[in-house]
Amino acid sequence: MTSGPLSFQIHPSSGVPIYRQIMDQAQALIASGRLKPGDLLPSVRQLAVELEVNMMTVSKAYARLEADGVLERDRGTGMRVREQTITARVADRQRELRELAEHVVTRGLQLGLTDEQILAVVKTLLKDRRA
Amino acid sequence: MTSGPLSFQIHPSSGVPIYRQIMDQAQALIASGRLKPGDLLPSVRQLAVELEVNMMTVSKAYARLEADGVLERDRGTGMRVREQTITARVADRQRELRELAEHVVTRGLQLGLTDEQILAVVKTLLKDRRA
DNA sequence: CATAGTGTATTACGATAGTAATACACGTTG
DNA sequence: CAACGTGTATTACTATCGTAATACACTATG
Repeated sequence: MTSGPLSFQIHPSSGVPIYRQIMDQAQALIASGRLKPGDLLPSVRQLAVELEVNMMTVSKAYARLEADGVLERDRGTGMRVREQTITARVADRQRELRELAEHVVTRGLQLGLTDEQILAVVKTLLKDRRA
Repeated sequence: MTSGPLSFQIHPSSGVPIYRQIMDQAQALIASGRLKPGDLLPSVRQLAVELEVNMMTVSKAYARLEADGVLERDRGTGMRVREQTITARVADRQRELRELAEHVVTRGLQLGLTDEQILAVVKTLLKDRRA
């Protein structure tokens, strides 16, 4: 089997915008290794038909992933997974994570959880990801 | 001094909705102890004038905080900080935190950070909050 | 060099979100 | 019990967002 048809699947009215669902799933495919640097993603038309969605919705997802540095456009060919070129220093990348983490901390404290209980949630998620 | 006028301050066009800025700042005042359980918040009219914003915008913030269990409405008097009555078990509260934490983990891994580097971000934020 | 395959710019439209103006219901207070 | 203080329901207006239909620019390929 040559990797199968890269199953994407969306939930039309989950409240989450379709283009964002596509973004998330593409990133998940990359994170899980089913899509490697250099690999081609399904064309906007192909995926649009498969998901019964407009081309532009897929295009929007791809364009954003390109802006995020996840994909690169190969003119006349399609969108490829980009080689991971992480240049920023660790501290800079951590800073980028801070705002997101603030929400977790705020909510966790509001729930009356201890520092350890909050950290445990994050640790568990990390373990699950590595597994 | 009887605690001062509870300085609220909003940034009108920061992209963040005004009612959400009010929510965040109220929660911050509570978290920092400048507002304690039983304390009265500024009336919607008073705060609306101070921030040069409509009453309903303030009311919306208060109403949401009430729905979140942070405030309680004291009819004819105003909105009070609620006594923290956490009933749910720790595990249940942790589960509620999971979805939020997922975003942090996803983004952190995407940034190529190690588990320890991700945890460090959260730990730092927790320390800052306790200080 | 024609064809068919890429992704995208433009435009439009419906739904939703944020804010506001106004009128209302209720409780405190003297 | 009257006046004033709470917060809120209703309504409306505006901006933005998400999606789509269409036409376009570009490139691989045979």
